[in-house]
Amino acid sequence: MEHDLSERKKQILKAVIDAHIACGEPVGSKLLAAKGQIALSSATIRNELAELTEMGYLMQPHTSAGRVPSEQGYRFYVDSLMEGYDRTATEIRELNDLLTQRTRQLDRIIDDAGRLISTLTNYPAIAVRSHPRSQTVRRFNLMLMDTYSFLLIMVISEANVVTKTVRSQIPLTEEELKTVEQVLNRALVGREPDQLTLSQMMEIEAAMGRLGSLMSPILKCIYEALRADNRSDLRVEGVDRFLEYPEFSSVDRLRSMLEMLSNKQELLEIVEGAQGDEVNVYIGSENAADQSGDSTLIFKTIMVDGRPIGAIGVIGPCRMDYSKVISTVEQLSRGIAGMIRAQRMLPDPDKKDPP
Amino acid sequence: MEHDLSERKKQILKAVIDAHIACGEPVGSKLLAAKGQIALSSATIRNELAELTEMGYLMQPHTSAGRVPSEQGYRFYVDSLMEGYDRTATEIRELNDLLTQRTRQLDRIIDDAGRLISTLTNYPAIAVRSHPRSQTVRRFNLMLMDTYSFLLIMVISEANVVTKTVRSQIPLTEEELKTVEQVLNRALVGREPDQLTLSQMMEIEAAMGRLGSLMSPILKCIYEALRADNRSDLRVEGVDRFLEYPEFSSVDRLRSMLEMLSNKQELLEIVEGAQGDEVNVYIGSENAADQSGDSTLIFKTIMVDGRPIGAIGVIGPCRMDYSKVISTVEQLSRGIAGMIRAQRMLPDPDKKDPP
DNA sequence: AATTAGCACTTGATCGTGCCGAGTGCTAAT
DNA sequence: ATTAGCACTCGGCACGATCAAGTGCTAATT
Repeated sequence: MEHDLSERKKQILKAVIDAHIACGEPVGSKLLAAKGQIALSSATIRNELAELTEMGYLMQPHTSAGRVPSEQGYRFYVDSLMEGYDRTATEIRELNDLLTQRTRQLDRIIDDAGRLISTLTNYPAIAVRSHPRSQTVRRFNLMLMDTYSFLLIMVISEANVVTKTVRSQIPLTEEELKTVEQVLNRALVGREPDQLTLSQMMEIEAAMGRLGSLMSPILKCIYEALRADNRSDLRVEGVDRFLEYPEFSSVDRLRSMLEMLSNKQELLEIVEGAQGDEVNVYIGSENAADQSGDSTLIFKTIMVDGRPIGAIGVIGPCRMDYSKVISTVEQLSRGIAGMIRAQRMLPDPDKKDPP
Repeated sequence: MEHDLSERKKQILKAVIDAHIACGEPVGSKLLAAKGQIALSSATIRNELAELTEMGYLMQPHTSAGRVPSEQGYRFYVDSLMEGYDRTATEIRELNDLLTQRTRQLDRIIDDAGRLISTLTNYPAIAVRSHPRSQTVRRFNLMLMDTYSFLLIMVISEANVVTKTVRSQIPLTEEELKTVEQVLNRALVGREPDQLTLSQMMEIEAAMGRLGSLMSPILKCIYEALRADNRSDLRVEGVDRFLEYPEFSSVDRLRSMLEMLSNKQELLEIVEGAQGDEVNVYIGSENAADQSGDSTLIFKTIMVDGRPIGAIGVIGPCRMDYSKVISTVEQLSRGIAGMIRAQRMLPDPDKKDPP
């Protein structure tokens, strides 16, 4: 675990992992010697490989096979060995395309980001829209639709406005509705649903006068709006990409992957349980959602003004193009955060989008 | 193709298909004779099977295997042979649970319906939200957020209200905003975006007075709101269920299934191209989305007031529990239609939900 | 002392072989 | 018209031989 690897060992380890990431097969000493990366004979490399195996960085599927990185090996690679990734021009353009479309709903942005990241990395992607910690309605607005129904508009946040149609048993007028609107704004703005007591509800009902009977359906709507938006949502994009990787070409592996992805609850818990500022990389058994321990989960929480609003990431084999994926996830999540900040119309000049 | 099947042949064909649907393996004469369904010896059954095979209703995977229904066989089964399905009490409860939750957004309803139908049938499900033919804003409402921004609320239909935040370069007052609101409601309600000419836009800008500069961002929002909602959306739920069926246990089959499901465009075209009043059953090669011709697509459009608003269905192997799936799709789509009708608060007493 | 060449050994993958059983088609008997 | 019986076909599976890749070890080399 400690950094007790000689420079040469690191070089060889990196070469093994790079090669394995590229081709997916166990890599042997001969191949490494031939590639020219390392100026040593295969025999010497063999000795080093044996030691790296001893130390737990590599594994042999069987006695006469090449070496494959172990979890520990991947971990070390990700932490210390990996180089940055150079994005191609096309990729940059696609990223920008997404990020310049400003006037879109949060759901759609995150959804599209999932799709995009799946395309860019060629792995199945997950996109999560988190529930905010505690939510309240910032402002109510009522709009008469016809004599017996009105639209209840609830501004929860800049990017999140919920509307519901409410039907009344008794005829409505504009003026009465205005009164109700004022009552709601005075009594319920900034209130969490579980802070509301029965006596308060009675007061509200009284204040609403002739339209007191509307209180109950309205409160129900509010409760549902806050609740509905409270439910986190996880989407999976591009499962079919699993099939491109030989490690999942066995039906059993595939099954365990698909089962993991359909177990959205657990994935959500993992994603929401992670702290936000870093790209999270769970290799093999570190990825608790996957029983088989043969997959890697990479994701990053999207932070806006210090609060998590969602997350995007990918799932793939342990043999993953880590540098590319990590930098893509990093960049895209930052881009989305910036985009959402920009979409909030309140100007906040002291905050700048990260590059 | 004609109904030139003797009663006995029909009976045997039905027995073969039922058995095959139940167990998934080719069924032989012996099995049928043993099952007691048919009071004939295996030899006689063999002769009938041979004729049914001749006629194209059955197939033999190889010389010494039992028979498997052909597409034509399934088609005949679905059209003439199949019995109705008796829903269990639990299933009825689940259906009702979904259908009694009234105050939810269209998107979520259809989404959940997809999930539910996938659970009930145990096949992967598709859920489509269709775009309406032509859309217009029914009503505009502006809400001041702060001095430099306001909320633009567009009522497109009862179940579809879009909100966007618009930022202004110049300070805003409540009164000016009311004026703009009136201008919008007078000039743009019921207008399709491509009916709007430049000269009309100029008039609007003039009518908006000091806030004329807001016209362009507002129009952009309107355009996007109508457009965004115009995009049909197809979701797939429960892909992992493919793995439960032996016909998809080969990776290649699985690949073609997943590829089909990720080709949302084509699926959408099929679903939106179908007429609405019936459950559509595309067996094998009839399902154009699937190159392999080894899957069946069953779906039904959800009609509300004569217009399609979406669709739900399932995808599975040709060997499918047709009667169960068809009745589930049927029932659920009707239920959803009824639910949405109920959600539209405008009372329409002359229409009743189908049972 | 470190590196390299050479060689015997291990082991999964591949391919051909033969056996088994399920199911058929046909013929002859009922 | 139905059924019993029988020879035949063909996929699936287990077994075994062969192959190639890659190793670990020892002895030679720098």
